Amino acid sequence: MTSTVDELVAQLRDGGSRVTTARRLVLTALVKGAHHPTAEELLVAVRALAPDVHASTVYRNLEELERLGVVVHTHLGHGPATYHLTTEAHGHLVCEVCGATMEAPEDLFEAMAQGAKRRLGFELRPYHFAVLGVCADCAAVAATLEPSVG
Amino acid sequence: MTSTVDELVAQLRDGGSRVTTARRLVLTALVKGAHHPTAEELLVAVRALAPDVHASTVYRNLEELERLGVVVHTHLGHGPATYHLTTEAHGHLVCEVCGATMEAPEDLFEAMAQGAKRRLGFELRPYHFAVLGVCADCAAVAATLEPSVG
DNA sequence: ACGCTGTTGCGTGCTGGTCGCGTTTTGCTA
DNA sequence: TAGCAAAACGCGACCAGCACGCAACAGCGT
Repeated sequence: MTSTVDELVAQLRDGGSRVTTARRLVLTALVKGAHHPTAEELLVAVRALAPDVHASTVYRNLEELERLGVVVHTHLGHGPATYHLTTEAHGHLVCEVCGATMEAPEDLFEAMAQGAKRRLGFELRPYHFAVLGVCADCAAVAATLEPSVG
Repeated sequence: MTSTVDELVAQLRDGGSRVTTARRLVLTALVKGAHHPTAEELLVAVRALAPDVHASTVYRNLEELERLGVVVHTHLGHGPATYHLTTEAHGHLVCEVCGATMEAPEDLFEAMAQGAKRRLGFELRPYHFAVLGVCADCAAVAATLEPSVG
């Protein structure tokens, strides 16, 4: 399941795209880096090895990789988008209070997805935007501060 | 349930905020205008009656109204945020293909909310970001075009 | 090695939104 | 109804995140 850079590079070639240094470095950063990198963070990682890579190159590569189905981007909040490999696609729960991000168990969306499909004919793809809420820790703190408020 | 402008104005006063022409017009636009206005659309509506109102005034008013709990903003996709009165808060389903926006039935999130609460202690507030997917019409079209693809 | 064409670096531009400043307006008080 | 402090406003500058046009460069099939 964990893709290697070489496998992803092969996907690029299959899709008719060329394999460049910048592109390979973006993939490397996605495979080996942190879990929810922004374009900016990817740029930093790429520049660590190839200092002259331009920001727009990273944006264009991410766009191309997304078009090929190799990566997806997700919005976890109001900041910049975050990117992951498609093999790692998953839903996200983000705490509105402390900003903590957690991956949603796959089956969490299932009942909702089935309900939407049956009642509205709507096929859920709940990965693109995070679902906000309040995490356990922050809920506990809030309960302590204002125990009477529902 | 449908708030009048006067009731909302009263909420402003109760919150310690002053009531200005621009502010009243923003509220009027929210009450009487379309269902998911952007800040830009609200600005246009406000300017129809008060041409000199500045964009930043609308932004600041929306921020203040949100702080007072009178309005909330929601992200339906990649474009600008949309605003509604808190009394009209609801989840949204947005079609990735055609962009159609529908309000989610209230109970659609219930099973998921309960699951998140029980298993993760996470209190869902699924209103801030829309949940994407493919609407019935677009799913039907997609099925026609590529019937063999799962 | 050659050449076609995809890709890059760079600058510039755009959208959506924020901020600081000096002026106006609101709403309290008398 | 006038006076006053603070809130809100109009305005312009600015910022983040990202897209785009163009000339130079580089991947890769031959």
